[in-house]
Amino acid sequence: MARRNRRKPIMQIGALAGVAGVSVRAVRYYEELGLIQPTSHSQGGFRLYGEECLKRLHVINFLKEMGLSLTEIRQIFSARQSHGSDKSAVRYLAAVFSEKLNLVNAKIETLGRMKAEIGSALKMLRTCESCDHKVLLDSIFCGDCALLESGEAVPDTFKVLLQ
Amino acid sequence: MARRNRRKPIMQIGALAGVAGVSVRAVRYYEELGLIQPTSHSQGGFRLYGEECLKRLHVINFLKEMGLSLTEIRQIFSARQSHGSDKSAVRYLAAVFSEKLNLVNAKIETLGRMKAEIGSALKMLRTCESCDHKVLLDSIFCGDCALLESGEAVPDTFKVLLQ
DNA sequence: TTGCTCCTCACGTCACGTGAGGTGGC
DNA sequence: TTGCTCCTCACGTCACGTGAGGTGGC
Repeated sequence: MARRNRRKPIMQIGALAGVAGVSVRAVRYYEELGLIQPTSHSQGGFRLYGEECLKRLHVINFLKEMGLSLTEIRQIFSARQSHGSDKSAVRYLAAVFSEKLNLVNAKIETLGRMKAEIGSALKMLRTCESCDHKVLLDSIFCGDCALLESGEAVPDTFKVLLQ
Repeated sequence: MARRNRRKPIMQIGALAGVAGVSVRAVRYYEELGLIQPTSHSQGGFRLYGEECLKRLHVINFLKEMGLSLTEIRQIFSARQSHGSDKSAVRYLAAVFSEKLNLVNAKIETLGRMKAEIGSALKMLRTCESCDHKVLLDSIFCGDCALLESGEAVPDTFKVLLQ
């Protein structure tokens, strides 16, 4: 019954959350879902965490960034128990990861297009900013403003803006 | 008081949503928030939409993809009325867009890193798949499996997986 | 004793999803 | 008359945020 807190650095929930870059509420929520468990508790009921918990949080953060839901993350963490053989667990993980890889690739592509469209919209807006035309917004983003280089079309997406 | 529905193609909410690629519920929700309004109503109370509404929905979709919340989108749509001068409205839009451009760039970067990490994790998993070692998952993703090319480190993020 | 952190409810938020029960319109 | 679409509540969901009211621990 002697104290045995001399093994590893022990943190309260605030410190853990701070280091991991998440909110205290998030940590408690992850606990509700069974994603993480305090290493121990203080006499007063405070949650106490060791290094492994910090690593767990990093993994959770990483998988979230990959686009996994907390439910999917829970499934990953229990992949071993829920699959008959280790081979089957590995296949499951490989399937999940390659699906997410496809999603990431798709996202990168759409963000690339997004970047170009925002860029051209910004160019138009900056031209408008230095333009004294009365038709400014009336002509929808200087669509027929003389100062706009000709040949530069108004993206269809923006024609509806500002009514 | 004569009927005047001979101007433009009129759609019911299901058709509109289908063409725009959103749910019927979403269209009604956008209406609640004041983002879109039916062109007219049928005698029985059905919402009827014209072409402008479809364009509106496309703009909403685009701005959402850019990372704008529905509240921010509403502010964009009312930028003109809420700003004293047109110049001020244009400056506001330029500010919003360039902020989102930064966010998009940041996202592209993190997704790039993500892609690399998932890729290397997948490579390891595929090696494990064709590996008969008993230590398979025990050694955490074949971390010390002889079949893994040496020099290929186990990403720290994955050391916690599968316990 | 003062301050700061922690605790447990429990309701709020965002962008819809999902029935329940009823009606329009071809 | 049958089927499909539409209507309005209204509660559910996901991943937490945000108090309320109370206690631990240096």
